[in-house]
Amino acid sequence: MGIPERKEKQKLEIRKAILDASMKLFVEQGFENVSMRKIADLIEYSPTTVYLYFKDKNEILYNLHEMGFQKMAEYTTELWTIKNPLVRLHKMGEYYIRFGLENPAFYDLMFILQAPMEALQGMENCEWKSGDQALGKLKETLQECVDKNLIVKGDVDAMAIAMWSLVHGMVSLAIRNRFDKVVTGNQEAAVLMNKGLTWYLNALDASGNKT
Amino acid sequence: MGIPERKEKQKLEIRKAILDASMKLFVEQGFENVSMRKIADLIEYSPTTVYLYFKDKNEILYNLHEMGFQKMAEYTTELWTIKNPLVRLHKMGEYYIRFGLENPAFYDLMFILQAPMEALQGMENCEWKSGDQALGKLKETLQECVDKNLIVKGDVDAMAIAMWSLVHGMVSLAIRNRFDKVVTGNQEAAVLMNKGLTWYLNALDASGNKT
DNA sequence: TTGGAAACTTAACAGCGTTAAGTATATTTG
DNA sequence: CAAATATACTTAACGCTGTTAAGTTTCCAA
Repeated sequence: MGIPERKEKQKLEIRKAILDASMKLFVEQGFENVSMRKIADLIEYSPTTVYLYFKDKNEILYNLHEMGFQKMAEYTTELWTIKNPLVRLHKMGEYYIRFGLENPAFYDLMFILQAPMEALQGMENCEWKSGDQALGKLKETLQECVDKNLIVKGDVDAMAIAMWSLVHGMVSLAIRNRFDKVVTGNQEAAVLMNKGLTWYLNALDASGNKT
Repeated sequence: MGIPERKEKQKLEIRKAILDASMKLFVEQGFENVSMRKIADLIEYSPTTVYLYFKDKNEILYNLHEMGFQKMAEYTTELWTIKNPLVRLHKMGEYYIRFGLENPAFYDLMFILQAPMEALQGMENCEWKSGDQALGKLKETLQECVDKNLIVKGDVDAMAIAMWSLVHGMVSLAIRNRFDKVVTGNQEAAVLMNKGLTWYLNALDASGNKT
């Protein structure tokens, strides 16, 4: 029977159409314009039809958040060619910040908004795979740095949390406009962030080249 | 003429009633239940009356955000008795994290949500006074650390951004549930955060006591 | 051809922030 | 004191939001 297969395929096509429409709205009109009705308009179905393919809006946003991680991966591909783990760590931070500042809407979805995490509850396999994977890469690099005595030692889990928090803090404060009125005069926020990152990593440097 | 004065006083009283009601909703029912209609219900006026005392909802949220800073000040009072700036810096971080984790709704309003910053635009004196002041204290402490050769030197503005971002990153990732599925097993997130902070500050220590 | 399942729509609920227009209630003026 | 004006407040509505229940159309198999 080839008919159930074709049916299944069509179902997937509509699912894809919904996600494409969501993405289009998200990219072209911003997060606040991604609504069930607007998605339905774009795919030329009634609003309630969307609910036959996705449990709720959170599930759609979860999928967009996954696409954000894909986009992020584009920023970080060349990292894995870097041999020196400390240099890689530094670049990791730089690229993370760059991704966040250049894709604030995606960043929001990935690391700030509750929606994708709420979708994660209420899923059978409710691990945060994307986040886990990214953090894993960070931990690996940190472990390498520790193994090669390149940085001050510590609990790798705690180090990873700190490192991630540092760059996430920078990006999230920036895109939520907490630096606007506060970062003094002539220095651009992005410059200051990278300076801060450099200072931090320099301090971590176990070789003791403190300037 | 004492009548205009009494009028003025009444106006302020209603303003206060609105803010009290907002706060009540905020504290007892959470941010998502602070709505113009519910505020109006509580003060027993019609929803539109609220607009005679506040330009819009953002302006109300701005005021709540200010109260958040007051509450935060309660957590940090004893900091200013600490003589050693490096110890003070460490405690600053700890108290910041503690405040954030114990008051996630306030923290949201103060450092994550756009609403208060949008209210700030559209004000005559559109400085972010509270944020500026808090960051100022951090910079002072960092400057003291630098002056006394307690930490690795650097651009104080960049150092402040980094330090703030570290703790903000931790709190915001935690309260937006990014640690839930990712922070491994038995170690509690809060413990890991403080470990991370300690590791960070230990690395900054200029005395070279790297463990 | 008919019965039933699957796909889709209509209508509605209950909420949201906000505005325009209308109605009371004071206060000031003639 | 009465009329005019200014102030305070309300009613009704607009245009959204996510979501559900019930009804309709379309398709496929017996």
